[in-house]
Amino acid sequence: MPIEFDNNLPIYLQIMQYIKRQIVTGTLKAGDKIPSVRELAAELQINPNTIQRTFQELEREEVVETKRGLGRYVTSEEWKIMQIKKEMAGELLERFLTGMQELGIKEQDIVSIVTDALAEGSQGKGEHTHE
Amino acid sequence: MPIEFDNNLPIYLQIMQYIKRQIVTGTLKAGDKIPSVRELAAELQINPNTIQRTFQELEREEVVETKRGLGRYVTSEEWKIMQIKKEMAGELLERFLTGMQELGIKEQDIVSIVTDALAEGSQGKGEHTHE
Amino acid sequence: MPIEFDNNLPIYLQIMQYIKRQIVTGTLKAGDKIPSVRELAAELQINPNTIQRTFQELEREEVVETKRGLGRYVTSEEWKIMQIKKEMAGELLERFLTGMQELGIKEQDIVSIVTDALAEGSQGKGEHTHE
Amino acid sequence: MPIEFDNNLPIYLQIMQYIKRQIVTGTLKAGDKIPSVRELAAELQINPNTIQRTFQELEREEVVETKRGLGRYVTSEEWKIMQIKKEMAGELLERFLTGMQELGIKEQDIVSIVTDALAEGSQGKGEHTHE
DNA sequence: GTGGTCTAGACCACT
DNA sequence: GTGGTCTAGACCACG
Repeated sequence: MPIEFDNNLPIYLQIMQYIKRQIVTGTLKAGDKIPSVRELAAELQINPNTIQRTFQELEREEVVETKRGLGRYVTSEEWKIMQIKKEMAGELLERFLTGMQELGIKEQDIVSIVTDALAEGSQGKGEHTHE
Repeated sequence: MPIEFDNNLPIYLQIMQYIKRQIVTGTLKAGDKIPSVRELAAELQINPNTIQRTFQELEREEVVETKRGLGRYVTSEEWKIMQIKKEMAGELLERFLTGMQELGIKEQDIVSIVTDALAEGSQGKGEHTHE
Repeated sequence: MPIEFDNNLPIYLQIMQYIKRQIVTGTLKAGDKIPSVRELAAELQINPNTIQRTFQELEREEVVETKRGLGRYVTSEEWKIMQIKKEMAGELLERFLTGMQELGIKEQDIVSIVTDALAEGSQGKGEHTHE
Repeated sequence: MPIEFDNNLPIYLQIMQYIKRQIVTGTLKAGDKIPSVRELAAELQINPNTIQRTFQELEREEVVETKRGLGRYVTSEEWKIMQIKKEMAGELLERFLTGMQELGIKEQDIVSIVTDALAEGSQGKGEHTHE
């Protein structure tokens, strides 16, 4: 299941997010083995160099760890995963709030915009009550 | 008052956002003349070509219109400005919500995260209740 | 009745075409007096310098002639007007045909495209027989 | 085979047309790789920045797509190419017909002018009936 | 190797 | 004065 790539963002970052998302949502669990560079490269139809870089970055962030000769594994420290999740959520929140405030939107309006959007979205797709 | 530039994003995009923000928040109003390429270049200490590019993009988005030999002006169509504001807010919201959902965060939690952050933030600034 | 200006083309050229069109279609006849720079500038809301340039060019093309102290007049030589009309039509035709051939459209198709477009256009606007 | 440049039109636009023509006439096919900025710059003896701009515009029109680090490719969507061809032909036609009508030329005359011009032109090239 | 951005400095046409 | 284009040369990130 290859990813849809957005040409604006570097591919290696997109794959990073893809893997982090899998970890954070539990698709990949703490201590799990992750695919080898070659495997993932073949699966995603991507140059192995790019995958290599992805893993380097993930290691720098201590999300994955290499066991020499055995392969790469998701970090086994659960708290680390939680921390990553919080960081990612924090960044999203930060960007959203500062953005909205730069647009001069009032705090109360921000809340209602969010709730409205969620209310709308949680109804079925293509089944609007009033367009 | 020169802008703080973030090295990750192209300068011309940052200036674009800066100007769009001014328009959307009313600092620049519909029909106002905007600074000439050379003026803004001098003020921001940026090469005129870069400013030129900024303005070209703004024009393509119909945020700004050129009157030959006279200079550039904020679009005189108020509705266009409102539309832009909505677009910008919509994008922010979209990115935020899809991001949070990809992290596997439940809708109700999203709302409380937002309200909490706003509650915190509005105290903050020089008026700590408990640090 | 001010003209709608297209920002891509120099204003003075647009006014030139405007006047030539009037001459060629008989709205302005051979020998007619044409408005003064100041008049036309006021009427079209345009900088007099621009009008001045328009007239200079028209004079260079011998479409109008200046009588010192009296004003400017459409050339009194009818054949000249016919010639201009032919030139303008010729240019249009030339640009059209070379353009179509560069697109690789066959000659027979060009004819049918033109006849079709005219047939369509000559019916009432907004009253298509089959969309 | 360098292009002949017309000094009135910006070079980057002329190269755009040149490439679009190649695509529309099938010289460049859907999905084909197009020359790199540096290659084309060298071949046409043009500054790479100018070529860069050409390609940016083509991309904005979705005629061409960039694959990061790999190069640029003609859009792989055939229908897109057909659409572009129709647009280009439509613009030519539009400009021609409105121009002729502004000159006060009757519809029937327009058709005969076109057919005559084509008849003339198609003899010419090496096959004169009577010179 | 690819494209993307930026600077510096120049020339031009338009109003 | 205004914007628009072009050149020359440089640096960077990506694959």
